Amino acid sequence: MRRKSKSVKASPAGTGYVKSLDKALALLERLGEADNALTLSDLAQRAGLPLPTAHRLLRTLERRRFVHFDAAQTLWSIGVKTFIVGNAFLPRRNLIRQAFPIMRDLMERSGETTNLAVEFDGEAVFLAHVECRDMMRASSRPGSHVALYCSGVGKALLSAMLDEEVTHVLHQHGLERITSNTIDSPERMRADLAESRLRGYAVEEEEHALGVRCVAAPIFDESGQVLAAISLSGPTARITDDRVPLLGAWVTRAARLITAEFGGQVDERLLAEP
Amino acid sequence: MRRKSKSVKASPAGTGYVKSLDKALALLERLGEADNALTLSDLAQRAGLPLPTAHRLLRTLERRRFVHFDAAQTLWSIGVKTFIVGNAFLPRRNLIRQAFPIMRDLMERSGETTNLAVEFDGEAVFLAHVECRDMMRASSRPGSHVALYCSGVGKALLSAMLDEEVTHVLHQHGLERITSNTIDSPERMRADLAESRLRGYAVEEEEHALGVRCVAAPIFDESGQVLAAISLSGPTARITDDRVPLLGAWVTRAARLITAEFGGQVDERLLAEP
DNA sequence: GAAAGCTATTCCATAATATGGAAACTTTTA
DNA sequence: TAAAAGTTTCCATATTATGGAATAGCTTTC
Repeated sequence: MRRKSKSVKASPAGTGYVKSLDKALALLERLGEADNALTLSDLAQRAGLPLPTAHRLLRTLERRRFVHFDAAQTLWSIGVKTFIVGNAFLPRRNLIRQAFPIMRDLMERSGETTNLAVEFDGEAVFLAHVECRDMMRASSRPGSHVALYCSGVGKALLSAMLDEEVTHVLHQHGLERITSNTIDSPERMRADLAESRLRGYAVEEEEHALGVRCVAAPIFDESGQVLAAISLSGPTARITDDRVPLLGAWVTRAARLITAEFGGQVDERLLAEP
Repeated sequence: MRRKSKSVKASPAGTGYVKSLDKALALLERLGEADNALTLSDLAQRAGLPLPTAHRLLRTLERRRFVHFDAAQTLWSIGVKTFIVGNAFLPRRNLIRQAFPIMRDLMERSGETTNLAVEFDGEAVFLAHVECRDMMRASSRPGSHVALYCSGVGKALLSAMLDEEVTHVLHQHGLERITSNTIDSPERMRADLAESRLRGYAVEEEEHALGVRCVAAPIFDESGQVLAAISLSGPTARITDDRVPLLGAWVTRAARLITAEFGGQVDERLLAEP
């Protein structure tokens, strides 16, 4: 082509993939990220494509209704077909299967046991775990359940619920004191959840069993609803104060990866406040 | 190209659209229609493409996660990215946010599954649902589609269209008989729609699947155009004759609430006749 | 265990097709 | 009404998609 005729390195070979399709996919991605319909020039700019190229690709996408063109306002947006085809992903997704490799990574990296749990009927139910190799470990059998207010996964789930839902759950089951560290007042619980929300992860400080500490983060579905939570838990002897921020960052990252893998996104309402 | 060198008509001009992209979109469509993952050869066959071509396009789609390749079984399926981008379908986003709480209320009150659908290309496309807690329930996956003439949401949408539009749609797709209850004559359909218009809601009596009954009402935009429809559907065992008027009233009320929430109003032409 | 029968990949010469600068057109703004 | 901004069409050019044939990988059959 004209603009880069002197390409010295001969390029890393354009073999094996279709450039024009790739450009079209970039357009779809940009269109999906935008929160309203876009003009041609705006969209072409975002995708880094020349106008005529973007236009031609969009027309091709429009023929099959993968994008929608509002002729009155000359605005482009995602079409029904993309919605229809995309939803064929639903029946094939499986939380445990998607989460597993990421949980294993997390365990290898941290050396602590990883747990996956969902909320059910006001409690946290464990779905799966990847156990650490250390002899001393905190183990939660899949299928077992804990109260939300005194467990890491539980507090991560609560931290991702709307206030009304939290109130409902806290009323449903009271805040019974289990260890000397259990949070047993609604006010302190709300403060703790607000803090978790800011940090991105929840910390449980021997609130369920003495000697066991836990960091946990929520996983979301496509509508921004909380779907599950993962945690790292282990003896206080190993999960020391100074390790908590790092473990917290790792568990948060893993939760984000699972969310992405699952096709989820975070509810904006939970991110709002500073 | 080699295979059809004698093309007499010089072809209807390949101008203005991108062939390779169009082939890739065909692959996505076929993949979306399939109800399980497909092998390369199967998929290429369905899309009418040579193997190497299909393979190259799929690899390009996979790079950006629009399709997923299961290396262990060499099977292709829709990827997360298509799901994520598809969920940015605008009508869905705005409508759903407004409709969701009302749909949840409606489900709680009635104990039956609530569906939200829009008309597209002569069919009803489901955007969202709130499933009831009962084990026995009629479920329509978001993104799936049904004919208008034999579904509750479809008949609600039709009942809110102008006569010419109804005629157009009924011609586009015929009135194929699906169950013994399917309405298969235009006259009976028109009578049924007139009745629905008077009542304010449509009733579907096992016209799509035996054992499933449904009541549905239309939602309007600010210009009085029908925008969507919501329905309550469930087994005939629960949705009995005597419950229909009450459920109908509820679904109509919910549709009005969503219409109001959305800033819409009813087209007067639909209210005119007594 | 070799052979047959698959399907999935890679290769590559070929020309069909995507490309984008420039020009024409349309709508909005000053 | 002129100018500006954005959209759409045109078209010569060579980049890039193409698919037949060959190869590799894998499973079944005798």
